[in-house]
Amino acid sequence: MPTSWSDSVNKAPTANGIGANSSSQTSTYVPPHLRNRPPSAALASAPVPNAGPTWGNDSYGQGGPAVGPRKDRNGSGSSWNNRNSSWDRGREREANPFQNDADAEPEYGEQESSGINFDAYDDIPVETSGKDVPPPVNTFADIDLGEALNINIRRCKYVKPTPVQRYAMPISLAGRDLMACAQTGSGKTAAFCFPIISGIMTSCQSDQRQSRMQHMAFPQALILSPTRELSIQIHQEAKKFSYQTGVKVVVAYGGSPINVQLRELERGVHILVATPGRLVDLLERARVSLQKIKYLALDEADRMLDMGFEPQIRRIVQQMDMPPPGIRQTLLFSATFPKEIQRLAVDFLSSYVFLAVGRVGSSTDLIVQRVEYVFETDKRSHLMDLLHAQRANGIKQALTLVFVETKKGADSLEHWLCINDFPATSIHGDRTQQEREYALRSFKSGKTPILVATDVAARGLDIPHVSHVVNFDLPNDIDDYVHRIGRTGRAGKSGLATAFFNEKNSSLASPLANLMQESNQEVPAWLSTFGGGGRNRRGGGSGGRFGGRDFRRDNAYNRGGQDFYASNYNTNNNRGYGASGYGSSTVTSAWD
DNA sequence: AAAAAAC
Repeated sequence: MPTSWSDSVNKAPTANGIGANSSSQTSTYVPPHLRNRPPSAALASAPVPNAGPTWGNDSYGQGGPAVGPRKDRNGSGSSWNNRNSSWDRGREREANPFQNDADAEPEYGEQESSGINFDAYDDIPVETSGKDVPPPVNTFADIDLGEALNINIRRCKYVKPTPVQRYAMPISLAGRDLMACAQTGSGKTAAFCFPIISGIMTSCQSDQRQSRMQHMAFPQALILSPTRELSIQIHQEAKKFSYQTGVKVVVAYGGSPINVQLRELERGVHILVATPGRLVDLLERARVSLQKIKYLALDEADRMLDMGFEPQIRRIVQQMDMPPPGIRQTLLFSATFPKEIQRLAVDFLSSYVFLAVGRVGSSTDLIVQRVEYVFETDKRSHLMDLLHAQRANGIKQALTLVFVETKKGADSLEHWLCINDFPATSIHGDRTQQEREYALRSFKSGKTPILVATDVAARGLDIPHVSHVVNFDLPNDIDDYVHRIGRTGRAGKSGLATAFFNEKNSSLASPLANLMQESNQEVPAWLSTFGGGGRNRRGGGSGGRFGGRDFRRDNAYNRGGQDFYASNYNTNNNRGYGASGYGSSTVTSAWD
């Protein structure tokens, strides 16, 4: 029985074959946060287990020239490389987003280079449903994204599309609406950014003139996310993808000076990344119009449509000047997608494709999950024990993310840790935006290797090297738990998630036990003595706890009403749906 | 009840 943090971590990973059994000539999965590193520096210093030709290999895909002569999609002789319009203005002073990547991340040593065996993806369970679903591609070269974008893909060291990209990109490029369940760590942002950028590049000449209305911006794509930091992260990614394509990406979020954002918007914007509140503000000031929107993407879509956000989203999407579904293209991405949220989402979609992409040995298999019974009053000393054990093991740069329920609780725990000689910082909604961003940087850099956070940090944030997530206070919703623990165990690395459980969490007992069981975790016997009373909104339904199932396939949905979905309905199950039954509650995963 | 999200 593992008694310490390091015991757990050491025995956990690789059992499922991920990262092991490399076949040397195949591609290696390159996790997002490693993709921009120079091929030589960090990697040459350490042995590379899956030493295939992929690291530092400039070609991508499964062969064929990376960037070939490209046919002009418009049929006209012109291309977006023509220098004749405002399209090109400002390209010279566009900062190189790839430049500082090497400095941005400190060295983390050998384990850095361990990759995930991409072969594991061959068995990935994928479900698509909807009418006439475009087939997946195998390489970036299989689709025509445009030369400038292809160059950036290479700069990002993306060798081969991840599963979600393989499926989502052709669907998006075909102009279809999409509801996709996918994991952030596997290239979700790119999956919706590439087709959007490509589409904007293709249409740019015809739609060139920025409006005559000087102070109104007319973005062609809108990407919404539930937190400021996630919007910032998406913006950073999107800027890399669109570098020197002429496609301008602007981010707008609250808590920082609006004038800066207004100025950016005035300089032209094709893709606007935003949080809902600030966007509403901009719309009310008539500084942004949505009438030119061709693409709408909701990241963490289930969060965006839950009770807290739904009114704002409806206002933005349905009550301003945005083109309706069928005219614009709508892309919804999330990991967890409860049926009731899927039902709401229908209002925003037109004849959409549903896509669920899992991967072999889902994230939760890489994460050792532990539940410990801890009285409310003992939580601090128990946390202290864990941290001391961690420190005793001398693990450098082991970042620990501690989730608490309330903002006040975050402040006081941070303070308590600091006075007890554990450098900690915190992030929550009562802190200033400056403080929030500083805290995140300080944590990422290892300067304060403990971050106490509310749910503001639960979703989407890609923080490399988080090796331990502590649910100091458990969330009420099992989905939130899944998102929280998904901050660790990323990129094929081991991770540990420790939960402090007591009577207050009774309602989570059974969904938590189920999730852990599905993830092949040891479930403590005492856990089943709780629960009973707790209702899990997904408990009775079919398909296990994972939201990755098209709710249109539920009989209940069609019962009574007209069976609008039955005809032309097609579902396409690719592998992994054997006797174990993907939809029959054996599925686990830390869909992110 | 809490958290997030505009000024």
